[in-house]
Amino acid sequence: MAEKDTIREQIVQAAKKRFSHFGYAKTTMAEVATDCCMSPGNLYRFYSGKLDIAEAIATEDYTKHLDHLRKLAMAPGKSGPERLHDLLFEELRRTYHKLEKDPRAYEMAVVISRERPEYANWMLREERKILVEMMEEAERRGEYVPPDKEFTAEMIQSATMKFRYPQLWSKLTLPKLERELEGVIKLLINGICPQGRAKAA
Amino acid sequence: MAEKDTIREQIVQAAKKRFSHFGYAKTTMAEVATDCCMSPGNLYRFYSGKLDIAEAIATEDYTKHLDHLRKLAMAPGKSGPERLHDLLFEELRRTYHKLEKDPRAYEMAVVISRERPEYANWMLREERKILVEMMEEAERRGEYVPPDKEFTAEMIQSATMKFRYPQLWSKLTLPKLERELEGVIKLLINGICPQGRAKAA
DNA sequence: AGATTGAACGGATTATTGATTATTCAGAAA
DNA sequence: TTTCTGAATAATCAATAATCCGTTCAATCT
Repeated sequence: MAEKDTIREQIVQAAKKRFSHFGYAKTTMAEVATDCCMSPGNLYRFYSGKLDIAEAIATEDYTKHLDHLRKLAMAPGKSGPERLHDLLFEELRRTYHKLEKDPRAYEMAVVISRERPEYANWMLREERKILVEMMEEAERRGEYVPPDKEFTAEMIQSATMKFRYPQLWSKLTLPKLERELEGVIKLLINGICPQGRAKAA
Repeated sequence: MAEKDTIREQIVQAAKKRFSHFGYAKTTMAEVATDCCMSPGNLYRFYSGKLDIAEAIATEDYTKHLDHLRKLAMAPGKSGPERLHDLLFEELRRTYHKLEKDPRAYEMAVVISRERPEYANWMLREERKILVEMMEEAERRGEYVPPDKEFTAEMIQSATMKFRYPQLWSKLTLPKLERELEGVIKLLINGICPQGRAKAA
C-alpha cells in the first residue's frame, strides 16, 4: 500500500498549504479534494475526516520537534541540569512562537485540543518519555538522579505547565516568561532548602 | 456614611442570593433593585455597575479565604515545609470545590477574569504577600529561607499554577490533583538533586 | 439642595432564517 | 471487484430581526 501512503501525504501537503494560508475553518474539504484532483468523497478513503487531516499535520510537525528535543536531552558535554534547562527553554520558545505569532497555528491548536482532548495528553506522554530518557542518560554518566524517574518527569511537567501553554494564562512577553522559567528550573533543581536542612513535608 | 455602607451591604446580600440561585447572567439589575426596595437607577449611587457588585461579592469571599491562609502560614508547631504544604493544599481544595462543583461560582469567576483581568493578578499578589510572610516567620524561627523571598514566592506560584486553576487544564479528579501537588511540593522543597550534587544550570 | 425614580437609549444577547459545507452512499467507471 | 464520483443529507455557521437589560438622566419627591 505504498500508493495509498503517497496519496495520504499528498492530501496532507495540500491541506497544509490551505490551512496555513486561509486557516482551518475557511478551508473546505472540496478545495483540498480539488487540489488533489479528486472528489470530496474520495478524501474519506484516506482520512476519516477533516480533523484527522489536521491531526496528521500537527503530528508530522510535533514529531520533528520531539526529535529536536531528544537531541537536546542527550547532548554530550552538558550536565543534567543544563540539559533539562535547554529542553524546557526550547519547549517554551517553540510554543510561544508557534502560538503567539501565528494565528493559523493557534486556530488549529485550539480546534484540536477542543475536539480531541486526548491529543494533548499524547503530546505530554511523548515528551515525558524524553525526560525519562534524559534522566537515564544522566544516570549512565554517573550523575545523581532520583529513583522514580517516571514520577519525577510527571512532576516536572506539572510545575512547568504555565510555560507549555503560555497564551492560556496571561499576556506575558517572552522575556518575562523566560525569566520565570529560569527561576522555576533553579527551584526545581536545587529546591527551596538546597542545603537539605528541611525534612520533606 | 455608615448609612451608605449598610445599603451597599444590603445590595451585596441581595445580589449574592440571586447570583447563586439563578446565575450572574440571568440576574437583572432591576431584580436586585426590587429586592432592595429601590429603583434600578438608584443602585448606581452605590455600585458603578453589575460587575462591581460581583467583584464585591468575590472580594468579601476571598478576604475570608486569605485570613484562613494567613493562619495556616503562621501555624505554630509546624515546620516551614509543612506550612507551605498546608497552604498550597488549602488553595487547591478551595478552588476545586468552588469551581468544579458550583457552576454559579464558576460562571462568576469566568466573567470577572474575562472582564477584569487585573483582578486575578490582585489575587495572586495578595497570596504572594502571605507566602513572603510565611518565609519571614520561618526566618524568625531560625529555619533556612532563601534570601530573595519575593522572587521565591513568585516562582512557587508559577510552579503551582496548574493547581490554582485546575478546571482550565484537565478534568482531573481531586485525589489525582492532590497526588500531583504532593509530588510538586516535594520537588520544590528538596529539588531534583537534593544532595546539592548539581551546580545550578 | 440632595435623594430617588423610571422611562428612554443603545449595546448586547437571543431566536430565526437561510446558506454553507462536512460527510455519506448509491451507483458509475476502471 | 475495486476505485472513485457527485448529488443528497444533515450538521454547522452567518446574517438578520427581535428582544432584553445595563446604564443614564431629566423629572419628581422629600
